[in-house]
Amino acid sequence: MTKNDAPVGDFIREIIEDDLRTEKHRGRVATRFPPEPNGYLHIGHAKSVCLNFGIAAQYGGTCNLRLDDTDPSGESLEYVQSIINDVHWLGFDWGNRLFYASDYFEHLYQFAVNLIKAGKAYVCSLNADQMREYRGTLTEPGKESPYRNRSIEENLDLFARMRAGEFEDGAHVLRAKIDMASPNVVMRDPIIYRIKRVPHYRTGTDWVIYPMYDFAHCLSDSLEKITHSICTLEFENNRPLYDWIVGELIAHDRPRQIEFARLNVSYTILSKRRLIQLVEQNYVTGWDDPRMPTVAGMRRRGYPPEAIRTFCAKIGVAKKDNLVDIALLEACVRDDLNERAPRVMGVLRPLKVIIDNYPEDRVEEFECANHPQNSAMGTRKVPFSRVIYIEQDDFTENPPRKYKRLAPGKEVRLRSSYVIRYQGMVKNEQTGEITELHCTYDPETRNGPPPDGRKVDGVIHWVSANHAVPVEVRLYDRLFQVPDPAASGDGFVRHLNPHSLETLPSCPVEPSLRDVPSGSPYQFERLGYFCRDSKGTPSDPPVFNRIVSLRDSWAKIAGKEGK
RNA sequence: UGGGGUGUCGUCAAGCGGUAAGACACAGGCCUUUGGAGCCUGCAUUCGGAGGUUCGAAUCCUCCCACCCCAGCCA
Repeated sequence: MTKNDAPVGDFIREIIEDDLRTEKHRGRVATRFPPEPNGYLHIGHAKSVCLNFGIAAQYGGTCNLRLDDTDPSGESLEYVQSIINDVHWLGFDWGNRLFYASDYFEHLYQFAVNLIKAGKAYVCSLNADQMREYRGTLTEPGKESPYRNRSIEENLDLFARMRAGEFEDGAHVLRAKIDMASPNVVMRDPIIYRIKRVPHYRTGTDWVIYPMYDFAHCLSDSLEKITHSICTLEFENNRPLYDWIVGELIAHDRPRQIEFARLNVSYTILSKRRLIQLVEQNYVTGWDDPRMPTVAGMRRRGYPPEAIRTFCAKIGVAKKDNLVDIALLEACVRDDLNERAPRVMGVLRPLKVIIDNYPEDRVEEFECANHPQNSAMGTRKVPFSRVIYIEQDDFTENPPRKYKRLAPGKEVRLRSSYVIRYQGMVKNEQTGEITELHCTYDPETRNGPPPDGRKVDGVIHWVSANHAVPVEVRLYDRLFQVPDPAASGDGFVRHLNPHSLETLPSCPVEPSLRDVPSGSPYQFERLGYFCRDSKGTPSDPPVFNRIVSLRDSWAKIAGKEGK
């Protein structure tokens, strides 16, 4: 952990500290991160990962990684592997404590048998529709199932035959015998086992009955001797059931469930179901599309795990519904990258500049600092010659007020190089487009300010045309155009930002970028942070993803001036 | 019109009866060979509302209001 993700106090840590003080779990702290392997992890999961693993680390406890795989439909090994990979990448380790709820199937079955023997569970043969009717409504109590008072022997027999595969899906379920009149619908004889003839990615066809979440989760926690079972708010209604099951079946070391508010982030969506939709309907290129809020997407985009951890620490943990500004995530990423990313130069939208008074065959190499505030990051050589590219944005015929870049009659500093002065431009007669600029350089400005004391305000980046490496650049923007796309329910796709990806097929960048590894971040000066994409084929020109832009205060000024 | 939760700055979020932290965002300024970074300053007389208790309330009590979750053989 770094200084930035030092956990701050929150209500969960308060509870834990209380429990530690009162020796409630004999000084133990054991948490778990329990994803279901039916999708990729996203930034919301990252919050939970940081919480659970962070707490374990902070209090000298343990945190298990447990795959909550009790519903084989939709679960797969691919998801398991992505989860393992993502949690590791985020910076956490579970030692030898990788568990699967499916490993407990036999044990859970025995628990269910015990519940039946205690007269606390029964096999119910109502069909799904009937079940719904008998359940009552939010304001009306339910009715007891006609099968509620089957004998223990009959229940035992039926349950064994359910396991043995004698019945079709839906023919019977096992229910806890609690209270059909409970004001909490969860407690109205909840189903704890159902028949599901779907092969499981781990247990194959060994089982045709699978435990429900409410039954499996609390008992898995108990088997793992979890002390604090941290989950999200929507399970608050399930806590009485959690406590009931544990109360019936577990004598010692009962875990305690604590709920916190799940994370929401503006301009994106964090529902697994909807993320799946984006992937399956090809709104994005996959789970690891750099625009996705998935851990895999953020990794490919170039977000450092440290930045994600810092973000998770900064948003805090509470019980209030929230919509965290994505600008905070971006700020964390910039903050981290500002310190670690070496500076380089690349031009996104090139404008050719010919330096008329610079000898045609001459090439100079400038020793450029890799980081202006950190000399330990060293220097690199950047070639300079008579023809260079600058950013189209860095020249204008009619400069607005406060414009500090190149314009007719003006001069500007080429970063780490000379001051150049505008001399003329060449336009395409047909389109009016400026095709090249002619400038002169001031040889006296190589290592410092002009000796005559004149001020040169603007500094722009550039790349020597002859030495440039052409790369593809992908500029990413927010996935959605509205702050809270989830508020539109299933219509959220209509808010997708059509400009969330802009591809620039051939951008000149400095030669030091020719063979950089994928994933390591660079700051393209004055533009943003970029990293080479991990998916390109070696024969193609390299692809660079924009991780996040630099703060652009000129855009703000220009915006205001324009109004 | 049942039950369970939550309401403090634009957004997160501290605060736990002694007189509203911090972060992001925003607005000014300084500095700068990145209009980056850094630095400085400003930004809730008020805590969903109304009453009450108290010398003193965001914190305690009462009532009210708003929002979220629950009627999958999903998790």
